[in-house]
Amino acid sequence: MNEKYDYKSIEAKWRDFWLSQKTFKTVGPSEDDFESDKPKCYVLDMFPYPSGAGLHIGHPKGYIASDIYSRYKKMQGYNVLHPMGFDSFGLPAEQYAIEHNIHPAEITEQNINSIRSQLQFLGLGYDWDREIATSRDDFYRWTQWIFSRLFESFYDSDNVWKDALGRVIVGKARPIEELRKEFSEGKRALSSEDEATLSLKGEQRHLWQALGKKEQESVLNNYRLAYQDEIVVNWCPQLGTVLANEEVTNDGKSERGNFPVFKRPLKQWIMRITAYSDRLLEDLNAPLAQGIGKDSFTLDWPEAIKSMQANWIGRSEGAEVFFDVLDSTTGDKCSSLKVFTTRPDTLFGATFMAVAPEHPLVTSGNEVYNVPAKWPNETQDSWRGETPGVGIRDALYDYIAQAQQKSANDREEKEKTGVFSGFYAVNPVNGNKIPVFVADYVSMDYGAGAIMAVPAHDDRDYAFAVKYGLNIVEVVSSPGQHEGCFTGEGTSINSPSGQESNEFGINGLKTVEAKAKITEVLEQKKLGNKTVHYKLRDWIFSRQRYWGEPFPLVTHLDGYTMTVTPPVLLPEMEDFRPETSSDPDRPVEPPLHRAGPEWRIAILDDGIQGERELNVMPQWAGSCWYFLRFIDPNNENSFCGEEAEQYFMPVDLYIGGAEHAVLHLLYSRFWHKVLYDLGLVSTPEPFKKLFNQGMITADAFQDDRGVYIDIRNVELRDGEGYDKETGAQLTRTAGKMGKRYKNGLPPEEVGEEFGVDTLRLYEMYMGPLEASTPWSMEGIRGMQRFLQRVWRNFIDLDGNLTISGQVTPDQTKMMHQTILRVTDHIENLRFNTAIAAMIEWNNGLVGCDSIPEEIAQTFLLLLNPLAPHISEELWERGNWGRGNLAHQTWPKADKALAAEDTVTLPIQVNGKMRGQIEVDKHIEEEELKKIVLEMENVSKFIPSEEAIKRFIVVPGRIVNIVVSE
RNA sequence: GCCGAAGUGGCGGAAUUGGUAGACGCGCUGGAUUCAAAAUCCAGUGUCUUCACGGGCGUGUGGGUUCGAGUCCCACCUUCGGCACCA
Repeated sequence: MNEKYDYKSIEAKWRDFWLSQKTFKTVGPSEDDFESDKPKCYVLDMFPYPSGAGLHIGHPKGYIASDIYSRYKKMQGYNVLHPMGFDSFGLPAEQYAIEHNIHPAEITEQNINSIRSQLQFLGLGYDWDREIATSRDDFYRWTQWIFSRLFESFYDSDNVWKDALGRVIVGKARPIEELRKEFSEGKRALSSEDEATLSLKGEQRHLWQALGKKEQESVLNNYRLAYQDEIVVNWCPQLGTVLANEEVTNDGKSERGNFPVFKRPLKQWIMRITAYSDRLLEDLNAPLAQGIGKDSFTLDWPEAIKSMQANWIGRSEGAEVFFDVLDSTTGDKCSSLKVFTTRPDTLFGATFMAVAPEHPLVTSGNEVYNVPAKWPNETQDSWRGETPGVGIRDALYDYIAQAQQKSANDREEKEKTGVFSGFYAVNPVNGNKIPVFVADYVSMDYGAGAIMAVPAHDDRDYAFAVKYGLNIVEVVSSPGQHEGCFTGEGTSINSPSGQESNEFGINGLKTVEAKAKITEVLEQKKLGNKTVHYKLRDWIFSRQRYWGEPFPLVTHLDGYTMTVTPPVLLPEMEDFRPETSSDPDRPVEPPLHRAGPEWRIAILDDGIQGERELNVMPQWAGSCWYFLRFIDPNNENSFCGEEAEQYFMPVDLYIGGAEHAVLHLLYSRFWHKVLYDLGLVSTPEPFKKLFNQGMITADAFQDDRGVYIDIRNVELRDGEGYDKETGAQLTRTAGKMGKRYKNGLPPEEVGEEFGVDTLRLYEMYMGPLEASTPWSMEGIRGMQRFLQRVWRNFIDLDGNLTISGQVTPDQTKMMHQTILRVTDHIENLRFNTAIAAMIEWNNGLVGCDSIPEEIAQTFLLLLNPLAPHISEELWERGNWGRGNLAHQTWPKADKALAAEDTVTLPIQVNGKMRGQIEVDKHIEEEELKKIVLEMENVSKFIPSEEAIKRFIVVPGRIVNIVVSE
C-alpha cells in the first residue's frame, strides 16, 4: 500500500465537518453559553456583491487572509466574530439581472448560493448563521429605519460637547423634534437661508407660528441630515439614474458601465455629509473614545487611504472677499462678486478677476444677460474672444457655449482662455478698478465660482495675465531668483505699510501674519470673512432604479414629506427595467412609478392619502451599516442590540480592496458618526484597523486580432504564449485578473488540481498581503510540494503515523524559534514570511526517521490557520484525543530555549581588559578570533564605555557585551 | 503640478528597533531513480576573478551621518496608485 496525500477527500471531509459542527459559530452576549471573560475580536471582510460570474482566484485573497487571522485569534482564546454576507442591492446585481433577463430578486439569491458554496469550498471559517444580504427585507427594513433617523435629525453645529476622553467636539446630530421645539418656543430664529427658501424677503412673517405646516416643513428640510433639493446632478441616461460624485470618473463617465454622464438639475434626496467634514477629517488621526471602562483607540489605516479621504474632504482655510461690480456706462455699483481665496495677503496684487462661464453675473440659463451692450472703450483686441469684430454679447455667448461643450479632458490642455465681460470690479482694499473676465479655468463647483486674480503669485493667473497683457504686481517678496511667478510664502511688499495709518498696513509682515491681519480688517469693515472651504459635496442619495431600498417616506397631498414605519417592501414588479435612453434631456421616471396605486398610495396616520417616494437608495446604503447587523443578525426589535454592539464594536480588523477609499469607507464613517451622536452606537468610528489587500494579477494573451484567448488555451514555451489550437504566437499583457481578459480561473478548478490548502498557501505566499503580485502556475507547485513533504513527514508509505522518539536540543530550539517567528508574522499579517518559516522548519524535519510528538503537535498547531484541512487531518490521525485542532490553544514559545547557546570571551585593548563579549558557542574558532580582533579594533577607535555599548550585538554571533574599566 | 507608496539575483520576494544582504519559493545546472518521460530525491545557483583555497564588487543614482547603512539624512532618477485649472 502506498498512501498518498489525498487532499480531495481530506478537504471534503473537513469542510463538511466544520459546517455540520458549526465550528466557527460565534456566541455573543445575551446568547446561551456566552463566555463573558473572553476578549473579543471582530474580523471583517468587505462583503461581495453577488455577481453571476462567481469568484475567480483573485477574489478570495483578502478572505483567506482574514480567515487565517481569525483562526489564529480563536486559538489564542479570543471570542472571534468572523461573519460573511452579500451586498446584493444596487447597480451590479441589477445590471446582471437586466443582461440575463431574470428578475433581480431571483438571480440575486441564485448568485448568493453559488458564491456561498465557493467560499465554503475554500474552507473559510465563517459563522454562516449570521449571513446577511442587503436585499432581504429583514435587513433592509433596518436600512430604512436608519435612513429615518437621518431624516429625523439635524446637525447642530453650535453644540459643543465632550466625549468620554474629554475631547471637545463641535457639532452634533440631534433629533429634528428638538429643532421644531426651538423654533416654536422662539429660541431659534429663521436663518436668512430659510427666509430665502420661503421667499420671505421683506415680509413680516418671520415667526414660526405664522408659517403653515408645509412652510414649516420646507424650513426643516434645510436642516435635516437627509434632505430634498433640486440641484445639478450627474445624470447617466444609459443607466437611467443619477450618480454620486464619487461614482463618476474623471473623464465624465459612470464608474459602473463607463457610460457618459451629464449635468442636469433634478430634485433629489441628499445626505448632509458636509456637516461632518471637520469630524471626518479630524478623526482619521484623533484618539477616539469608546464606552466607559474601555481603552481609547486611533485608526490604524493605511496612510494612502487616510490621505485620499483627507484630499477628498479637501479642507482649506482662507477668506471670502466681496468686490463691488460697476456698471460700465454709469460707473455706479450694479452688482457684487464674492470670491474665495487662501491668500488674502495678496489682495493688493489683484489686478483682474475671473468668473466661471456658469457664473450668474454673466449667465442665466444660456442667455447672456446683464452685461454691457458695447465693449468698453479700453477693451483690448485680445480680450474680445476668438472671432474678431463681434459685439460683446455675441462674444460672451459664444465663449460660454463653447466652454459648456468642453469635456473635462479638453480642459486638461490647460491653455488659458477668457473673454472680457465688460464689467469692472473695485478692489475693496485699495479702490482700484480691475477688469472682470469670463474664463473656463475658473469652475463653478469650487469656491464662489469667481476668483480675484493675483498673477504675480499664482501660476494660472500668471499664464492668463501674460496671454492677455494684464498687470502683474508683485506683493510678496521671494527668496532668491525665480522665473515666472512666486507661489510660496514670504514677506508682504508693495502693500500699505503700518505708518501710513492705513488699516491694511501689512508691508513687512510674514505671509501668515499678513493673512491674519488683512482678514481681521476685512471682517471689521464687512468686506469679507474668514472662511473654511471644503471640496466635499453633499451626497446625492436617490437613484432612479428598481433594485434598491425603497425610501420609508410618503409625501402628503399638502406637499410635505414624512417618514412611515419600516419595512416599506419593494413591490414585486414584472418589469423592473430602468428607463434608459441616449437622450440626456428626457424626463425622469423611476421604475417604481410603474408600481400600481396599491403600492404608490399610502394611507397616513391621519387617514389622509399620500404618495410614496419612487426613488430608491443607492448601492452604498446597506454597506454603510452591515457590520452592525452581523453583531446581532436576528434581532427583530432593533437594528442591533445595545449590549452586543458595545461588546463587539469596533471592528478590529477590516480587510478589503482600496477601491472603496472615498466611497463606502467615507459613507459608512458618516452614518456611524450620526448613529454615535444619537447614542445608538458606542464608538465614533466603525473600523479600528483597515487593511487593503493587493490584487492578484495575471498575464492575459491576445491573438493578432486583439481577441483575448482563455488562459486555459494558452501554452507557455520559453516565456512566450502560444494558442494551443492554432499554435499562433500570442501577445502577452500583464494586468488585472478578470472575466474580460479571460485570465481568471475559478477557485474550484485550481482547488481540484492542487488542493485548497495549496491554493490558500500560495495566495498568501506570493508576496506581502498589500502588494499586487502575479499568479504563476509554476509557483503554486512549490506549495504543493511543501504540503506533500509535510504529509510524508507524518505518514509513511504504509499509511502509518511516524510520530515517536526523543526531542533533540536542536529540534527544541528550532521549534521555539519558529513559534516566535510565526506568531509575530501572523499577528502583523505577514503571512508570506510566516509560511517561509514553516517551510524552513519542515525542511529541517525532512530526513528524520520519525518526528517527536511534541514537535509534531506544535507544527500542526502553527500550520492550522494557514493550511487548515491537512493539519486537522494529521492532528486527528495523531489521535491526541483533545477534540479537533480549531479548538486547541496556540503554542507559546520559551524565549530562553529559542536563544542561541553562547560563550563569553574577554575583550582586551592594548593589553588591558575592557570587558566581555558573549558569542555563539557553535561559531567556528577561526571566525571567533576574527570577531574578537574586530572588536578590539573597534574599541581602539571608541574606547569609552558608552561607545562600546553602542556597538550593537549581531544576533546569533555576538550576543552581549559587558564593559568594565 | 500636488499627495501617497515603492525601487534588492533570471523571477516572486526575505532581511520590521542601523549589525552575517539575497531567507523561502519559482526557474535554471549537474547527479540519483527510469527503457524513456513525468513525478520524486540529492547537490549547486548574486556577480567578477581563481583549477582551487581565496579575493574584489554588489540593494535605482550621487553625496552625507556612523566602527558599521538595503535600512537614517540631503539631492536626483524611475515605476505604480490617487487627486488635479481646488483659487
